[in-house]
Amino acid sequence: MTLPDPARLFFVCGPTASGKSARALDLARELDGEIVNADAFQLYRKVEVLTAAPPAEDRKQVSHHLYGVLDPIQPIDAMGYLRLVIPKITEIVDRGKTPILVGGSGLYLKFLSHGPSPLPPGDPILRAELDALPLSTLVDRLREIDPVEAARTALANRRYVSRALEVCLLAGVPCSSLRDDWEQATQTRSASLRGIVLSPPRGELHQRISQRTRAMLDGGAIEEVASLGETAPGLEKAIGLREIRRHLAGEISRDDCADLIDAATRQYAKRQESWFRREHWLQPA
RNA sequence: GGCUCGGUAGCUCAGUCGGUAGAGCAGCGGAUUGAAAAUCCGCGUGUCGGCGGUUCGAUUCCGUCCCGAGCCA
Repeated sequence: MTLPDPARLFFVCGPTASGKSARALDLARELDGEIVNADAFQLYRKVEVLTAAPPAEDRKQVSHHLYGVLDPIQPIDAMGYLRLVIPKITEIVDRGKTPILVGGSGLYLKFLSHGPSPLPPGDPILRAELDALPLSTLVDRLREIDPVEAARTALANRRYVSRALEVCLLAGVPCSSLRDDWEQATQTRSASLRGIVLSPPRGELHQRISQRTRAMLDGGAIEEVASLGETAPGLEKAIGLREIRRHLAGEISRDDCADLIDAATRQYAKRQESWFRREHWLQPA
């Protein structure tokens, strides 16, 4: 898979509710661009309100791509996203337009901006096996197989330990060596990347999050969740889904539901800020 | 009006047989390369409701006042 020329792209990043969509519309006009989704959850249909996907008015003004293209049951990961987005970008560039990547899913954006790692894909069966073992066992095995990786992995984080071990087992070589190769390969890409990161003051962001939560609940998110059938495990993690289900089950009031969604969203926004702070190629906006 | 139980971190509460206090949640900071809206790590000074009293020392005991809940009138 060939990554697109970074100089032809423009990234609009930032935490949730920071105003990326509106900013992207302006940029699309300035740069003669088309908007491409870089948000893991807005890829799904039937949860447009819940995931705050751009409204129809926005989509009429500028071409929008990769919004609502997956059924709720379809699984997706960062590599799957890359497989969707690269052809779309190529198509837009061939048309002589600028793809404007808009989203807040740091890992997905990273795959696009810097390329996927050469690591083997996740294996559900192996994962299930590893999940059944205690963390201490996973840590011991990783230390044994790949001490270099073990030394730089957050060993309290089951996900990371498990993934590192998975890579070693599937690839048959130490995870650390594959990661080092990838680091080397991506050194040169940052220089030609273009993009901005929005970062409204915390108080303002929290206010926007709170307003958006109420608008979502008033605007059909509850009905969306009520009529949503089975979903992929990934989508199950969507902020608001669990809270609205609890409200529908009569466990919590609507106000409590809104407050819980607000808190979860604020925490997510904070993690996004941490992520983008490390992407030094992004210009503050 | 009388009695009882409460008032401790932004919230819910624990606790100190008298030596000025700590959990969960919230909040803040960080990590992050095929689960990522995920996952994980770090951060706890607050007139212990007010004012008096006893005491070397009171958030803790006593008195009184204020506030809340309940019961009795």
